Amino acid sequence: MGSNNESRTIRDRNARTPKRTNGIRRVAVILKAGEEVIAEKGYESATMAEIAARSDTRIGSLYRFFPGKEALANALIDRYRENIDLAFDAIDAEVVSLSVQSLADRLLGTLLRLHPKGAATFRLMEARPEWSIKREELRSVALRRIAQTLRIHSPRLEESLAQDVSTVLLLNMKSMKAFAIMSDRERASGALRELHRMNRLYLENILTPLHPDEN
Amino acid sequence: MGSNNESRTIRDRNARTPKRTNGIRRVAVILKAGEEVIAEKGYESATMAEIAARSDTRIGSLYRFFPGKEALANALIDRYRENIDLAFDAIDAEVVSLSVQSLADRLLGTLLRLHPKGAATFRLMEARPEWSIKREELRSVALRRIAQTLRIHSPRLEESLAQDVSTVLLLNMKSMKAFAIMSDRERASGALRELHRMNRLYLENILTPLHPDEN
Amino acid sequence: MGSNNESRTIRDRNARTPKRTNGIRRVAVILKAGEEVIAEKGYESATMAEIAARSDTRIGSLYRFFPGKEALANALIDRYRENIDLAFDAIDAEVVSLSVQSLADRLLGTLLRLHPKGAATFRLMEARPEWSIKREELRSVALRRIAQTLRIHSPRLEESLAQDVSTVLLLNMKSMKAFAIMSDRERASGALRELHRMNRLYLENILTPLHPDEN
Amino acid sequence: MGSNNESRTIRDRNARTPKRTNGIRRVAVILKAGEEVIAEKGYESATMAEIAARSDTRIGSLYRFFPGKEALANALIDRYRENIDLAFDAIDAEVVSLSVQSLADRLLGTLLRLHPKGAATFRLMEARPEWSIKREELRSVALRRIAQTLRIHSPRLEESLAQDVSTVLLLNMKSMKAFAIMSDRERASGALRELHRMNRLYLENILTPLHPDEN
DNA sequence: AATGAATGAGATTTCATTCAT
DNA sequence: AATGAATGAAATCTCATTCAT
Repeated sequence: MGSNNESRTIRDRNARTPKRTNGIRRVAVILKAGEEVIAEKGYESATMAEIAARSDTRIGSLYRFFPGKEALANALIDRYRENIDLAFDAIDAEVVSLSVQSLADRLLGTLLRLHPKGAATFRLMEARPEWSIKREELRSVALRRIAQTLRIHSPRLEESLAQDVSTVLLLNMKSMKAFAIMSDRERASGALRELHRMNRLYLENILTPLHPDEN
Repeated sequence: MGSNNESRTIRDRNARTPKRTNGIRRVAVILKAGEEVIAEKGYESATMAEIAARSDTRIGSLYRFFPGKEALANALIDRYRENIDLAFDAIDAEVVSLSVQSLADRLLGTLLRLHPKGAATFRLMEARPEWSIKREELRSVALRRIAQTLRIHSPRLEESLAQDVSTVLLLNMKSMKAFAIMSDRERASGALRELHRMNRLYLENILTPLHPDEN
Repeated sequence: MGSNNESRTIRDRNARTPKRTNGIRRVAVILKAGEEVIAEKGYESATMAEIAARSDTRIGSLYRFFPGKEALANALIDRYRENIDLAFDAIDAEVVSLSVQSLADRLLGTLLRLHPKGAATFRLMEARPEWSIKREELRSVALRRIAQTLRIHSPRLEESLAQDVSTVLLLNMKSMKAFAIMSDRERASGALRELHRMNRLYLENILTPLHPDEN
Repeated sequence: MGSNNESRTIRDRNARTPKRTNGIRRVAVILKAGEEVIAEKGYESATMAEIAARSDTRIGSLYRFFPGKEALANALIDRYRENIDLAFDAIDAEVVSLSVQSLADRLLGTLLRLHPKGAATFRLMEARPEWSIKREELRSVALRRIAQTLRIHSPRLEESLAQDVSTVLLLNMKSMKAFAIMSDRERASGALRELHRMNRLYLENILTPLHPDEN
């Protein structure tokens, strides 16, 4: 068992490195499949078997990478959190150069842009009461990031008001995402225009008094 | 020539209408229990056994009145639709005497007021893709009623604008309901204030130009 | 309770007689419905509820007339036996005047003619092992009657041969009934002709030697 | 653009093909048990639990290979069809050397010889109206094979006559099988002799004129 | 390491039959 | 006497997870 170590090490190093790459790729493929299936059917109705099939993984292998359905779910939620952070990093990088209206629009579309990757996460958080904690965490991250973005843009905005405003903006961002699910494409464009209008109206009402010279 | 009566043979998948007082009470109790359990756990995780237990019904009796989990779900959805109509009837009865701000606030709270009776319905409509039809129906009823209310209040409001505005108001109403689920009571009051502010701001922006003499 | 006996007796005699007639009619209607449903779905799949519905009877009333599913089944079997006897009575009434060929054809069609009333019976006897006794009884009645008919027609036919021949004739009669179920009407006529041919061929081969003067 | 793979999502309602030796043995054992139980009790009364118990399989394993009662039934029917073909292959291999009488006897016993493996199939086809399609298929296979055998034996037999004759022979073959179920062993031997006699008589009547030199 | 067979607790649903009103 | 509500044992089927090969 230990006598042919050398030859094996050489062979294995060549063999295993691609296998590890495979492992990383495999995890990504499984997550994608899990995302799809859970987004379509919800957590309870999604089966490990279908996720395995859709990612072209054998069920036994799936359990090697994710030791349970919950583990897979948690991985999806975590990944979504990271995506949120990345999205706000991008906004913050240019926020100082944005007008209030542009900022309003930019924020409004943020969750929508994340949507396909987030759909599963939302269904997950409905599923288990225990996960309402995760939901609060996620919500809390989003609120913090929105408030932070607002204060980067308008440093004179009071901290506590920034938090309350963030709550409302988050609701609008979710409303925006809700449009994505709607099928009625005809009425969608008018509704979209109105949602943008309201969102701008509100953010202007909050931020403009803080920028007197911009008038 | 044959004596086949097809309609008799086909099993009715809807809830049975009870014909005795006992049955009527039973149905009400079951609906209440179903509402609770589904609101708590979601459709898939809610079990007929628990609904039976919580309504102090034997499983066989439950199936007498609701010949399947779906039948129970449909009954809950239907009942919610009726509640929506009743709520708007109440608003419409006094809408002419309401200021724009009062109207904004009144609408905003409508779904929230329906909430305990509607919580299950929302979880139901997430559950099954087939039920997106029911979802659209419900949504469509709500939109129609909001638009109707707006035009009773402001007859000069254009029909097509009324529809677009309704879409946004409905989103706000749902956002309001989302507060009910949140646990973070501390921040809730400030957020609530902001949501009201935005909603009023928006509705005034829409309706005030139509009432020039009210200025 | 016993004081108004007289007036009741008079009233009841008028009232009850139609009710009894109703009872007889009701039993007939239920039997018909039971026959249909069992013939279509088989004993296990037939439900008392459907039989009640199809006979426009309330389930509680159904159980007044037939105190169980088995009781209903037994009644159907018994009625079928009576029908067999009636059918053979009719044949026997004219058997002496029949040629061998006519007798062959007459017998062949007997079960077929009984078919709609017998279909349920056959499904019943498949259903429960306990009912194979009933099956044997029925079979035995049929065999006895066929043998009897043969010996009325050809008294010189030996008793034991008559029994063996009856067994084969009964098979042919059942084969004939099997045609009724077949859907392939095109090929049916040729097949029918062949079955008749075989049946005649056989019965002539048995009976003709016993009627030397008829040649 | 979407990555939905429909074929993967749709659940396969047929029996799964096992890929390990253990699985293959298991499937065979389950089929045998299913055959027995269904033959004894009929489709509706046979329970998956009993089939599992009789094949010493846990219920979950049973459902792994046969994802439903119907799947098991279909597998049994399919296997029976294969057996029919094998049986006729055997007859056809020696049919040219058979006398008419031998051929008659050989055919007559064919279904009987298949019997224990076919008993379940016949009960299955009574069970569900939907399966009358399968019944017709099976019937059609049998008829085709009988006709083919006849024409191998007597090439001068007309095609259309061959088909009609096959229908009758098939009836006789089924009659023969019906004897197997009968318990009355005493009378069976005489009846058996008569059935053989009729069957020979008939086939001679059909085929002999086509072989004038054999007289 | 990869695979797929095994497991069984638990969910939904059915229906003959009884019985109170 | 007529009705339909109540009952619960029993059947079908699902699926996350483990483990032997």
